[in-house]
Amino acid sequence: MVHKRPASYHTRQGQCILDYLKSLGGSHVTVNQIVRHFEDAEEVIGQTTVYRHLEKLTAQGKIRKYVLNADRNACYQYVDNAVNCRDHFHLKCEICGSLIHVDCDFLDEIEGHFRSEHDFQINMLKTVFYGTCKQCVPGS
Amino acid sequence: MVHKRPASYHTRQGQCILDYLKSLGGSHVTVNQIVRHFEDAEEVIGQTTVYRHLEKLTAQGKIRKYVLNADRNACYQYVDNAVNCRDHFHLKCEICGSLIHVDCDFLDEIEGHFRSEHDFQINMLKTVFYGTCKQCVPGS
DNA sequence: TTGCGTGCAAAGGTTTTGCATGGCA
DNA sequence: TGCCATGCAAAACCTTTGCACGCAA
Repeated sequence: MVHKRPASYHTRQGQCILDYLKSLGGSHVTVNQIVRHFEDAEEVIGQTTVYRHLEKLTAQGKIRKYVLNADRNACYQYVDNAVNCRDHFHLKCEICGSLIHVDCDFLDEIEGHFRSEHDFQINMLKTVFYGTCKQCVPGS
Repeated sequence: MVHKRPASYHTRQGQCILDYLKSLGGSHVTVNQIVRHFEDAEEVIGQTTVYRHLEKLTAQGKIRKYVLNADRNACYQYVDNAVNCRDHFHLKCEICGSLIHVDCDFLDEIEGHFRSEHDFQINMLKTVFYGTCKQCVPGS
């Protein structure tokens, strides 16, 4: 018989990283901040390991990766899986950094437009609309 | 009397870089592509010079700088002031990595929708639609 | 002549890779 | 026991900085 081999192992480091990202409740962190957090907590996790977990978690859709405007380094943010992110928009405020989930039928229009007019199949899981949210609009 | 000193000099390199960006008609290039272009054309322009001109042109608003998600390097694009008011979409293919630049009136609909329905001011310069382009759609 | 522009080399900072060892199942 | 995961060090990358020389005005 074929021996079933696991896709991945459960490790202390992987759990720590995911727990930490969850504990931040949606705010974003850089790789540097993550590494320093574990240094302060005296949990030894190499930065290579952090990078590799972040890449995996991003591919799984459990976290999101952002490259904010002027900075050259990436930011990562936990995404609550309780909500199905395929069915709605993500609006990211460039000022306060909050990620807004929006359920709206307009999604279908956008997907349809790009498919029929531009032969492009949008991946809404990955796509993020950047802009300014209500709270951060100047003069309001 | 105060001697008038020029804000900047006109140089061969600066002209070459601006001409090249203009010649691309709005599509995006990385610093690397610019440097290689001049290597191929046997115009010697150091990469430091390229960086410095791009910085200056960006500050002047003659070109735009983008830092796309997932990529670590910046892209630059010439902005024609005659057609400047017209923003555009970015479609990034997740498979082949190509960045497609689309001018389309549908932009106004999207901007209007988010503004009126969700109180969110979209920044189309930063927003990138991820997905699969025509060439990369499986089974076509 | 003045002082900005240029380009080489080196530094600075982030992310990836090679490889031997560690640890999960 | 079989592999994946880990982490150190080094490499790979992109961008910035220092400095002496070049060149526009």
